[in-house]
Amino acid sequence: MDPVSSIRERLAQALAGAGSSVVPEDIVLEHTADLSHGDYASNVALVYAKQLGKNPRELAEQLAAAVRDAEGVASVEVAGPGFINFTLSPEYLYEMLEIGRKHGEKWGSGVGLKGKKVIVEYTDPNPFKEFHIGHLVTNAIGESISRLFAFSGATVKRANYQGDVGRHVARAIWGLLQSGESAKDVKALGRAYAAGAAADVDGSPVKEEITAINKKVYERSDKAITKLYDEGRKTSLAHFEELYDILGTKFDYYFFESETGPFGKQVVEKHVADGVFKESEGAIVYDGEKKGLHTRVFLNSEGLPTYEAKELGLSKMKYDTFKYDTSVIVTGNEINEYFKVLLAAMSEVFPELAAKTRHVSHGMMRLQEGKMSSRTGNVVTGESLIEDLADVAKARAAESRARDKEKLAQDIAVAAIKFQILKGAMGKDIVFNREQALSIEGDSGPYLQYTHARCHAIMEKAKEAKVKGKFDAGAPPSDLTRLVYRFYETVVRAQEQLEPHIVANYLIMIASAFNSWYAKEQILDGTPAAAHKVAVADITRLTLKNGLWLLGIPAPEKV
RNA sequence: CCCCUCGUAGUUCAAUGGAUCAGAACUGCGGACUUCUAAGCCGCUAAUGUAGGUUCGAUUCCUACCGAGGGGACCA
Repeated sequence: MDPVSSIRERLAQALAGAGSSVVPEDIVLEHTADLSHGDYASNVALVYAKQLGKNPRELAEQLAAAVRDAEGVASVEVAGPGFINFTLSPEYLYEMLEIGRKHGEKWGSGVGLKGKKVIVEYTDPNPFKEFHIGHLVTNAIGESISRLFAFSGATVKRANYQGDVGRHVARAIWGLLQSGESAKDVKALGRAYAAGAAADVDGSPVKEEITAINKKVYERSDKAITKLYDEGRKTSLAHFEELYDILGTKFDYYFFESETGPFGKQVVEKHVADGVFKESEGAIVYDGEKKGLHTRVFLNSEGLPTYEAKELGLSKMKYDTFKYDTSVIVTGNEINEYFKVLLAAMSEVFPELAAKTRHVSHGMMRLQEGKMSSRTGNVVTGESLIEDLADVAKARAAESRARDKEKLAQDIAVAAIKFQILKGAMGKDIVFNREQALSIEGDSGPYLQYTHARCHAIMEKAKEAKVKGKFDAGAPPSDLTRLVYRFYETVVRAQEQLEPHIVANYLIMIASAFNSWYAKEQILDGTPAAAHKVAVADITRLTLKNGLWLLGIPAPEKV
């Protein structure tokens, strides 16, 4: 039995003896904030003291006495107002870490979600428009959440949902017709969209031209427009693939609005008769007021499906493709209110699917100069940001030990961007500070990569010196080893809360502890103690490697 | 006017209701090392929007106010 279960069980028994009944799972046992307080701490004495009419410290002492023989625990102490602190035995700690070293890339993974099928939808860029840094945010988060699920044993499918029809497409085509540029050129597409969007304003004759183009796109009635559409779509999608490759994402399924639209419309129409949706002012709406939300249009007065109808259809299309147990959808938080209405409608139309759906929304990435907009051209594209960062990294990469310096510069760029996105809790806006993003020092992705490479270098040197790593139970556990031990439990928490930043911050703690240790400790010192230190470096290396993988950040062996 | 988020050092972020230190990083100043990667290490200064409430204990939960962002039927 593991220490956590063992401690909980004994505490529950002891509490029962004292006159309070609790199930072991409800006992709070957490990692200590301060390692001087031990490895785990429980507040049960504080919680139940009043109910039992006892002094908290007194109760704590009484409970502590009953759990001293818990599995893997070396000492139990009462501290502060009545906390019970547990310190793991070196034998247990090192045994776990030794197992971890053997598990290699599996270190930190679990089987808690074995057999579960999860589909994660994210990124969702629109063909004919720029892939901007907002898409980078969704991509980084979605990819990390996918990996957290996979690491917990689930079967994960990645889905991308792209808007290949709609007014934005017509705008871009209008722009192409004006400029005469090729639809096979990604940059020309971006310019064409910006031109079309700028011209598409009330009162302008262009507005009607674009509406007409939009109609022709749907109907495929105009040969020239259809050709531009097909070429442009293909160009955009191919371009996105290049970016996914750099970002380390491989999608299993692609869904398009051209498919979800018609299907979503069917679904909505089918549920007008049973009263889920109703006609109002020429449109088909869902009355969200009855659930404390607001009413939203699902089919507009021209009979065209809105985002809500499409997303409704999409939920079923996904399920028909992959019988998921959980469907995670990652989007920006500006659609939070719509999504609540959508989920309310879904709970009536597809109740079993609504129950499996989890919406994860992230804050907007904003520039310090103001809101980004692809309409005005005030947009930072994903690729330009990666390129800028890679340029900065190149100078460093030039003097590195890596063989492929171009690749290294790119890996560093991806790490810098992704870490900036993933280090904060979800939901809050991410202020995009160019200078800070370009910085590769401090709490950053490159810092983690650097530390990982350092660990790797030690392992290579150890191999040359023929020193094999082995933990020595006689060596008092350092802060570093005690933190590394928490990896698995940290991953579980991040997965349950769908919060990659828990892993990101944990890794910074690990890297920081390692670097402090590294600075004052000679690892390959030629003494018998070297074996233990090599083992510590090795498990640190694996923790950083697997942790970076969870964040979707490349972990080169040499930087 | 209503609904939803969110207000933590100068800046960007932490803190599953906890522990007389609310942690980092960046910036600034100052150090150490003829040692395995100095993108590193060590030190100093600095913060919970305001007012109440619940609790043994509040950055965290509740109420009001102030401030920022998003939404409030045919774009997402």
